[in-house]
Amino acid sequence: MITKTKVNRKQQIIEKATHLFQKQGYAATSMRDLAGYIGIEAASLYSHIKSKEEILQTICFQMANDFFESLEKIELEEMSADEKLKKAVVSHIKVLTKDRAASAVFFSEWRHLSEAYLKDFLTMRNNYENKFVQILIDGHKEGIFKKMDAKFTVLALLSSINWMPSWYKPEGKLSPEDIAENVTDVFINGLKIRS
Amino acid sequence: MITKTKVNRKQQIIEKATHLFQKQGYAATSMRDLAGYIGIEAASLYSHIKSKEEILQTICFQMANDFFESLEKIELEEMSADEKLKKAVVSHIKVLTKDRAASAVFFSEWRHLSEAYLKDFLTMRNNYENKFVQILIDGHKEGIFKKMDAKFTVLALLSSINWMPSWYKPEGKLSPEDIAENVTDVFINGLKIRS
DNA sequence: ATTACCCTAACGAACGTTTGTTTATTATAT
DNA sequence: ATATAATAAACAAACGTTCGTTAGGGTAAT
Repeated sequence: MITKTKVNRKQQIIEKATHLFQKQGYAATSMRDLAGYIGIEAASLYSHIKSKEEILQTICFQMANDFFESLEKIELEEMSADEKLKKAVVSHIKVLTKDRAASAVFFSEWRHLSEAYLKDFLTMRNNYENKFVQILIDGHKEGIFKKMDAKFTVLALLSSINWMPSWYKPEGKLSPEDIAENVTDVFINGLKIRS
Repeated sequence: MITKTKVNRKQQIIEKATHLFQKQGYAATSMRDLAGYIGIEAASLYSHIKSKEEILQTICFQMANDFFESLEKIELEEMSADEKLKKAVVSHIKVLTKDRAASAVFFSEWRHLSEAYLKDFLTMRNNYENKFVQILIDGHKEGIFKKMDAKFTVLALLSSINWMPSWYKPEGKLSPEDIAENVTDVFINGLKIRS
């Protein structure tokens, strides 16, 4: 009965900002837009956040952490490369679809981070991609996957998935699991020797 | 000796703007940024263009036309669906790599078009995607391609290609043709029954 | 039970700067 | 001499952010 409606203003600001950043882009969203969308004055935002960029930082690095954590769990398990790739894709898509707005912002607004944060962000992204690269290389060594440019293939794979948030409609017929099934089927059966 | 350095100021403005829009985004690029990058004053831009948005419109609809024209040539030819898909992808990638900066702007800045232009843009994009969808459906009828959600597969395919401009380096080892070969190999051999 | 104090969250007003664009004027090239 | 292209100066509007203040509620001392 003490605190009920006030879950957390800061969190509400970030959630509302996420939706506006997705719809209009970070640079094209003003603090007055955001404040009006919440129902307060622009100045009031600064009782809860330090700056506009802090909001973007929170969104981007929260997503980055989610992606990393979900992948690291899979890395430890013992299984064949094609199974591992499939699990990695499923986990990636699960993170992606849990908050589609945040994912969209994560993938297309990160470049507006200031330099110090940008550097960290790109390092993390590269590390993440390389975990996928390693799965493909292992799969090739195991004789499961064709010879290929692993980095190139990973970028193609992740690209085809990452832009789902911009067109995926949850009320549509495909569940996250269906999507993962579809994508990995196309990619894995295209990568496997013979089949 | 008549007109030499002045190839066309308007075209130069659009080219320079393309590079800035790619690097910083449309909303985060000011007319003073653009003017300084060219070496003139911001006011001087308006001797050649009507508005900032006109630049974006020119970039977006020029690219859209290029994509359409290249695909329409292929549509008329008679060949099997997998051949046709491959040719369509190659042609798509050729347009894409001809001007990587313009492509990047085309794919991520179109949402800043004003409503009237936005509507046209989305209609064109949807028509373009549907041409690919039709190829997949035909391929299924011919018994070449698996049963699948054709629209979903097209979006995945185009996504994996369309974001190449953001990471593709022309000085790298892969030519546009190599890329088309790689992408279509992964997709087609994953879509084909048996193989 | 009242007073005094502090804290949080919100406010209106204003800060200095930057935005896209217009105007009136000057320089350049044909 | 005429048309074209560049300019400096200025415009209103919007930008992110800071300011001083206020209202309300809790806490502690009287």
